[in-house]
Amino acid sequence: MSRELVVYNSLTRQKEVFSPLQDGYVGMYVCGPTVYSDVHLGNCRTFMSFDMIYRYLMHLGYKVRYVRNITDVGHILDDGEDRMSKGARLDNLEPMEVAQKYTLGFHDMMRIFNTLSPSIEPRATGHILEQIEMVQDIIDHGYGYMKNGSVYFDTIKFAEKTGEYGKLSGRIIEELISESRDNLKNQDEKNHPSDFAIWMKASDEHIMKWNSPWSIGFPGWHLECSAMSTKYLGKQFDIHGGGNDLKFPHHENEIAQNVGACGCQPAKYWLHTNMLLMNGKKMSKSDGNTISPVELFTGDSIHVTKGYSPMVVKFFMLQSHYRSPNDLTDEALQAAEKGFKRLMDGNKTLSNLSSTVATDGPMDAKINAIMTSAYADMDDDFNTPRALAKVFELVPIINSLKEGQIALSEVSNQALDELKSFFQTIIFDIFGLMDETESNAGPLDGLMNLIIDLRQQARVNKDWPTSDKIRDSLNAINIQINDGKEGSSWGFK
RNA sequence: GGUCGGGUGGCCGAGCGGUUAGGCAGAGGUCUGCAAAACCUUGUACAGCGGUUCAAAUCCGCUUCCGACCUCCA
Repeated sequence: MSRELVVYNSLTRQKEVFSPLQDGYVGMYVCGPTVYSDVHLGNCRTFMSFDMIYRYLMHLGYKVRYVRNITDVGHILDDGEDRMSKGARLDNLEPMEVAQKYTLGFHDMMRIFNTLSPSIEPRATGHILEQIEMVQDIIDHGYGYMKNGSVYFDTIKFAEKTGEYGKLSGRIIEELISESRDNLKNQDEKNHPSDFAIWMKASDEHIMKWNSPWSIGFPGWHLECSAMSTKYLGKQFDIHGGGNDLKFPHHENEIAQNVGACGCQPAKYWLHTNMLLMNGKKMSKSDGNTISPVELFTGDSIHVTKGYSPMVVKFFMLQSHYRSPNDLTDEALQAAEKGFKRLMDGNKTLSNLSSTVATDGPMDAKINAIMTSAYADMDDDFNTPRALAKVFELVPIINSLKEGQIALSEVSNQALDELKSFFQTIIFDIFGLMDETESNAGPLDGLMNLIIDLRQQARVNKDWPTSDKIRDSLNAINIQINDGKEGSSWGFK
């Protein structure tokens, strides 16, 4: 923790020096998925961003408790039906069966993208009691009111008394208040349009419901995060994260609930990731502008000319900043694929390099400077695209060292070792990338060596038809023969 | 309509007052039996118009285009 980390705080709309509430420890809460359908690619970007942030905080030496919830109840549809039970009705399954299915699918996808598991992954349905207690706290503090068994949060009263409402999302309280005169009539039970349910009375046919002091019902859809973050991280913690589109109303209401129940701001730093776009537009199922992770991997989609591996997709996302929109296009993915391969090849080349001098190579300082600046980029609000650019500045140096444009005596073994561990740390430990081309061990490798051997004999005999036939036939099945100075090697295209 | 955030080279994408961003594509070269691959080198940009400044892609104003949120959304 010798370096200074700066993060952009959505709450204050500026970059701030990161300083945790408790020295050496970080509590981070990230809004997780609602498990009523397959994970959306956009979700994946958010979770990969926070995975990188989690990894980087740990790299800095913090002990991090990372809490990411699973929402398996609480989201209310326009027609008042709980989202989970709607999914259940469509699939003709038990609600928890639906939740289980998509939770497992979500976990699989997170594993495929090589993200670390959170420290705690609480479920909303496992915390009904905590949510009920919080509703009671809110009522006790005068910010909740009951209507026919449901409990609503009084945003106007809260705004007037605390001045806290609308801070995060930039809503204007006066506007909310003036709205009340015009819109009062068409409100069902709410006193004001901006009020929101913290406990909903369930209709008879509603499947997911629990007993409470107010009615048999279910918790409001912002409540779980307030209750669970408080339970596992305390009334106040360091980082609260989520997608940009959750700022309002979800996060705004979450703050209202926490302040309303505990009297204090829950999180010190609010971090929001920006949206993943496709072909310049937000991904949306309704207008067909969407692609699932699996379709992206297999290439089974009109939006893509071929499949891209999970690590290529991840690399692609790391090339843009988490707070910027990221535009997914086939062309950009192709570029990422090649760039990623170049990076992996560079790393492999590096691992085989060794110098002729132990210390004080003439180029050591230059290499060290680049490595240092890459970390400085990470310290500046987790700027992965810039840090990645720095890594790419090192690649030509590595290649030149191998190819001889730069003499091996230029860089000392000491610097080389540092460089090797730098690559390991930043690419794999922090970015969370993996080399997918590794380990061709087993019979395939032996087979390929035999074939390369046979071809080499043909080449020695200047039997070009044979050697070209071997090369072209392999090429047709996506195996690339690379003829180099020191013999041939092979790899998948 | 309201509130934010943007428009950077052929594409993606950093930078946000003076430095080469970086990746891909393009061009030139090295290697090679030929090729592919790989590697090295490299050109091209800051939506428009004003203004501030010694200096602006970077600050201010206007114009124009785009996106997000305002309803479930990562």
